Amino acid sequence: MADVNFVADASDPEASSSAPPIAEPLTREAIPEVALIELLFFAYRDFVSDPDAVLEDFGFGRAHHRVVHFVNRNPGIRVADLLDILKITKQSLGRVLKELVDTGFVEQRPGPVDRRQRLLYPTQKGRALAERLIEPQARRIAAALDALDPKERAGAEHFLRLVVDPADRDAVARLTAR
Amino acid sequence: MADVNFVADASDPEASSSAPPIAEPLTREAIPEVALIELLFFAYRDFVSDPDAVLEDFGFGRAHHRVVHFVNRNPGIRVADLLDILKITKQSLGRVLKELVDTGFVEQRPGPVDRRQRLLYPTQKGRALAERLIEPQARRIAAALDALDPKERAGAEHFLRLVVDPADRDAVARLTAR
DNA sequence: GAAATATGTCAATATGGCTGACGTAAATTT
DNA sequence: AAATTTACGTCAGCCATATTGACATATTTC
Repeated sequence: MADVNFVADASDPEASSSAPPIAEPLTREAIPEVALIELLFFAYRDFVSDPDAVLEDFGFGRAHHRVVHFVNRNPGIRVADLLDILKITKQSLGRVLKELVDTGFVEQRPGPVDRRQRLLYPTQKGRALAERLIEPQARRIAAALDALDPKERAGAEHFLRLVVDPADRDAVARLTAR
Repeated sequence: MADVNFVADASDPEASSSAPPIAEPLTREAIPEVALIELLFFAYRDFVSDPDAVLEDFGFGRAHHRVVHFVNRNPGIRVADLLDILKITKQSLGRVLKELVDTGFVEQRPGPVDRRQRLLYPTQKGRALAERLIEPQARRIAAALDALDPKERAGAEHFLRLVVDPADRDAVARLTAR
């Protein structure tokens, strides 16, 4: 006689009392892209954690990092353009930007031609912070590129550009060109 | 006579009253890796926004997405292993997981050999949700891969694997193998 | 039997997003 | 010149997701 008790069995969870859960994994047989989907998650997860130690020293978070980075990459950027890069609301940006201005990492200047604008510039302090934040990330990326041949490197860059929304690709190309 | 007023000048912000901000951008002359750093940001930004519409229909957030995804990819996963993938604390996972269990997307079963464990399985509902969430992402990745030749595709995958922390690469390789 | 392990839970807190409403100054349109 | 639009800021409240720290429980291991 078979075991009448409900003995749990990892290979056969349907044997238990209630409605059967699923034991078979979603695999790349069904979704061939799943490995790259997860690699993007894992790569990004580790990549963004690099600057955390530096940020903690300054009492800043990852939102501050993003603002400091793009202001340093685009001195004189308009608030609206920064919002478009980050894809957040002005209220969300507001707090973070105010802190960076108050602590002297970012400076605001009225636009010379359109004085409604408040153009954002890094201070010397802000530039130094941006350089400290990018350093571990650059090291990580450089180490990865070192292991690739030129064709593979081109593939990596090309792939990432194609993952970006088509509507934003030109803007991204311009931002990353300098 | 030169203009004695403080006329702002985008090309020369030092001309203004206070300490000079920096007008020169951080460029890839100084940091060659900066384009790839930003591409990782832009690609991830758009990539994770794909499932948002679906999530909203269910009243879930991105944290739920991550849990549903990895439980479907690894039915019977231990809580500790899921935490290791997500790199968050058990308290953070707790609420999200509880909601998914309460609403019938994930099921917990005691480990058959070690009954302290609560192994996580997707329900039929959970599997269906995972498939709906991955669909737009798979489409995006497939479209990108379509435009690459095999060597470039290998480069993209290889690059992402190398961006992962060395200590986690084996685990990531195992997770993405099936 | 004691210790270690796997997990859960309670509580407080921080961060970073959001919506909506309203205000102000400057530029543009009529 | 008045009206409208634009660029930006701010106030207020809310939500999602993360954190640390402490403690509880069941189970396994030594």
